[in-house]
Amino acid sequence: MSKKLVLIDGNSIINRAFFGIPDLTDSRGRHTNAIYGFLNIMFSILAEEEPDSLVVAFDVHEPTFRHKMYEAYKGTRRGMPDELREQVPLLKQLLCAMNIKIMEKGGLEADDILGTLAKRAEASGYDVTIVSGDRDLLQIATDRILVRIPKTKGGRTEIENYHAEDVVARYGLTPAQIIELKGLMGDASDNIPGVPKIGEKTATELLKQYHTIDDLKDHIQEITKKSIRETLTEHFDMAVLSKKLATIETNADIDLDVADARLDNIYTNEAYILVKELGFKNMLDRFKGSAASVDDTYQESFSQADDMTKVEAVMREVAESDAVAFFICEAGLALTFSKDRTVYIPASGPHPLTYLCDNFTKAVAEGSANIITFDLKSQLSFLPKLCECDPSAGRFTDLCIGAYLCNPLKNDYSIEDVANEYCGIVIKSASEIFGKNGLSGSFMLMPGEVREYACTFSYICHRAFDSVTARIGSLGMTELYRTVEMPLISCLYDMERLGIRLDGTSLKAYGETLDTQLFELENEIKSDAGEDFNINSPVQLGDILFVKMGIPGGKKTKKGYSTAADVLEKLAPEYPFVSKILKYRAIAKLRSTYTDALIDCVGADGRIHSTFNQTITATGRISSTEPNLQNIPARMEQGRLIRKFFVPDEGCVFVDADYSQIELRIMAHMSKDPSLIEAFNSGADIHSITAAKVFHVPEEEVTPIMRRNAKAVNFGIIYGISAFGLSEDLNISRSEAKQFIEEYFATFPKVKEYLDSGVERAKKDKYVVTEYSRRRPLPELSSSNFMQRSFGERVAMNAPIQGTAADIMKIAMIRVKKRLEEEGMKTRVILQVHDELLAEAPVEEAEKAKRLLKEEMEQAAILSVPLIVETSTGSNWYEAK
DNA sequence: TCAATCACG
DNA sequence: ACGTACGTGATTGAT
Repeated sequence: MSKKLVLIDGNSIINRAFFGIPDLTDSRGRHTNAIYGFLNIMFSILAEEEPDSLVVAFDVHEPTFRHKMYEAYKGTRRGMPDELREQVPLLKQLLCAMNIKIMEKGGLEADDILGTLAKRAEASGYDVTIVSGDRDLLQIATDRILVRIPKTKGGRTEIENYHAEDVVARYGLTPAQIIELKGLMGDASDNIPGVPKIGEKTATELLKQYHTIDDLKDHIQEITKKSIRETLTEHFDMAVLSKKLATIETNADIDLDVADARLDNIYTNEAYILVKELGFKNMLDRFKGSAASVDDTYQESFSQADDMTKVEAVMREVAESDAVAFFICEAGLALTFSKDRTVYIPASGPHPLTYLCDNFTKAVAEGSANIITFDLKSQLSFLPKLCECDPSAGRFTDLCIGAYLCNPLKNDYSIEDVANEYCGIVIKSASEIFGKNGLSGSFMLMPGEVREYACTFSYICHRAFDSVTARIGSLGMTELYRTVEMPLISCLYDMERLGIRLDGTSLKAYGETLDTQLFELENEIKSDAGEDFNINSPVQLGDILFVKMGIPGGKKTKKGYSTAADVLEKLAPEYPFVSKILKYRAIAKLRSTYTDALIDCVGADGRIHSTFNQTITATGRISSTEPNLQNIPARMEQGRLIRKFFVPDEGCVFVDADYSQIELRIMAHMSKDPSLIEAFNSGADIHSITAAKVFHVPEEEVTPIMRRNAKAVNFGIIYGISAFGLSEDLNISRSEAKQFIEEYFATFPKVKEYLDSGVERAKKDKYVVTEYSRRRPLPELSSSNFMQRSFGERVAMNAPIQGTAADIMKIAMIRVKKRLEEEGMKTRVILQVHDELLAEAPVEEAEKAKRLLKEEMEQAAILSVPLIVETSTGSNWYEAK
C-alpha cells in the first residue's frame, strides 16, 4: 500500500473554525474557538485518513510574489480580527508540542506550499490529501491528490471531497480549468469598482466551449451576449492577471522532505498541558495516557498518620502551626503544613470521621493558624462549627472564592485550574480520576486514589495560598475578600442548612388544579388549530401560527419563527388563539417548574435546602440552584400564589425586608447628580418624580403612562441604555425612545457624565469596579466586533451599579447575622433574593427582627441618598411581601 | 448538548 | 451598517 500524506492549509482552516465556532475563552480569558475548531477538524481528518505524514502550512505576513505582480493584491487579503490573530501563535505552539510539521516561508502563501508538497509527494508515490477551505486548491486535484473542503453547516462539519473526477462532476471543468475559471471571475478585480464581473455560471459555460482564457481570446467575437463580450474585450488583461494570481505555485523552493513530516507521537505531555490550559476538556482523553507522568514529584512529600499517637501529634501541629491547608471527605482528612509536609489521616478505627471533624475543629479553635482550603462552604458540611472560632473569618482562606474574585468570568472554579494557573502544575480533576461516581462515590472502591487526591488538593491549597493572596491584593480586593466574601460563606451555609419549609400537600393540590386548566386549554388550542401538535415545541407552534394560520409578523431567531411572549403579546389582541397560547404557556411554566419540581426538592425535614453559589455571577451577586429560590413567581398573581406554600416553622412568622430602588439610589450616589439625589431625598415615588421632571409637568399631573415610560427609562439607564432596547421594551419607535433618553439626560446631566466617563475609563482599563472595589474584567471592549464591543459598553455601565448593590446586600447579610447572634435571637435569615432578605422569626421576636433587619440593612452602606428598606411580616411568603 | 422560552431581581 | 437592553436557572424539544 502506498504511503499517505495529509496537508492542511493552516490559515484557511483556522479562519473557517473562527467564524464557524461560537466564541470560546479559556480560564485566562484567551480566545480559543478557532484553535478548538481547527483541532476538531484535524482530529477527524486524522482518524479518517490515518496518514503517515502530516504538514500544516501557514501564510507569512510579508509580501508574496503576488504582491510584487500586482499592487492592488494587498487589498484582496483582509486582515484577521484580533481575536483570531492571537490564536495563531497558540495553535502553532500546540502543533509543535504535538511534533507536527509546520511549514511557512516568506514570499509564499500556504497554497503554494501545499501545491508544491502535494505534487512532490505524488511524484514519489504518495497518496495526498489537502485540507483547505479555499476552492482555489481544486486546481491541484488529481486521481491521487484529494482536496477536502470542510464546511460548517448549522453547527456540525461536513466535508466535501474532490479528486480530479469529482471536480469535473461538480464544475464541469478539469482541475486545470479551475484556474481559468478564477481568472475569468476576476479575483484581481475584486476591489476595483469599475470592472464588471463575470459570474461562475457564465465563466463555466465559456470554458466548456473554449477551454482556456487564451483560446477564448481568439474567439471573443463569437460570444453572442453583448455585455459579456464587451467586458471581456475591455478587461481581458485583468482576466490574464487574475489567472496568474490564482495559479498555485507547484514548484516552489521548499526545503522539506515529506519523510521528515512523519507523524510520530502527537499526544505528548507538553501537548496535554497546553490542551488542558486551553480548557478543551473533551479532547483531554486523547492525551491522557501520557499525562500520568506529568510533574508529580511533590507526591513524595505525602505521608500518612495511622496510629493514634501520630494522629494526636498532627492535631497538635495544627494548633501550633502558622498556616494549614486542609481537605476533608468521607474517607479522611488531608493536612498540609508546608510544601514538604502533607499528612493524610484516614477515617478509621479509633479515629473515625467524627473524631477527625471534632478534633480538627478543636485544634483550629485552639490555635491561630491561617486555615486554607478550596470551597470552604462544601467543607463545612463536615465541619459545621469550624468558623465559629473566628466569625469574621479573618483566619480563613477559600481559594475558590479568591480565584473567583480575581476573575469572575469563568464558568467554574476547580482546584485543578488553580493548580494550573497559580502553581503551573497540572493535576487530574476528580472526574478524570473517579469518573461518573465522583469522589464521594469512590471512597470505598478506590481508597488509594482518594488519599492521593485529598493530599494533592490540600498540597495545592497550601502552595497556591501566597500567589492567590498576592493577586487579590494587587487587584485591590483584599478588604472585599476579607470583610465581605469570606464572612459571607457562613451566611450562605446557614441559609442552605436551615432551608425553608414548604407545604407540599397544599402545593400538590394547587398543581392539580393547574392540570385541569392545562387540559382544557390544550384541547381548545388543538381543536382551534385543527390538528394535534406539541404546544411546548416552539418549532411546531411557529409552524401552526405563521405558516398554517398565516398570521403575519412572524420573524426572529436563527432557525425559524420566534414564538416568544413579547412577539405573541403583540398578536394577542387580534388573535384569541394567541391569547390561549400565552395562557397555556403561563400555566405550563408554573406546572413544570413550580409545583411538582419544587415538591421533589423537599427534604426529610419538610424543608427545601437550595444551594447558594458565591462564584457564579460576573457582577458579584449570588445565585441559587436546585432549586432556584430566587425566581419564584411574583409578578403575576396566578404565579405569586405559589408563595403561599412557602411557610414558616411552627411558632414562627416570616419577616421580609427589601431594599427600595437600591440600584437607582446607588446610581444617584455614584453619579452625584443633584436632581436625582434631591428626588430621592424628597422621599416620593421615584418613577413619578422622574416622569414629572422628564416630561416637564407637575407631579400631580403625571399620568400612569408617563410613569410607566419613566420607569422603563430608569431601568434602561441601569442596563446600559440604548434607544433600540428601550423602544422594544415600550413598544415605541426608536426615535421616540431616543427622545426619552435625551430628555432624561437633559434632566439628569450628571448621570450622563457619570456613564460616559465610566465607559471611557473602562475602555482604557478593560475592567470596571464597584464602590467596594469588586472588579469585572471587560475583554469585550477590545473586540473588533461591533456588537460585542457595544455589549461591553453596556456592561461597563451596569456592572458597577448591579455589583455595588450586590456588595451592599452581602455586607447587610453579615451585619444581620452578627446582630442576631449578639442579641441572642432565634430569628434566622433563610433566603436572599438580590435586594430582599426573608427571615424566619419566632412570633415573639417578629417585631424586633423587623426593626433589626431594617436597621442593619439600611446602615450597611452610607450613601449620599437614604438607603430605604421596607419590611413586612406574614404567615407565608405571599403575605410577607 | 444546544436553543428557545420564561421565571426572578 | 452593524443588531441590542443588565444579571441569573430550569424546563422543554430538537439534535
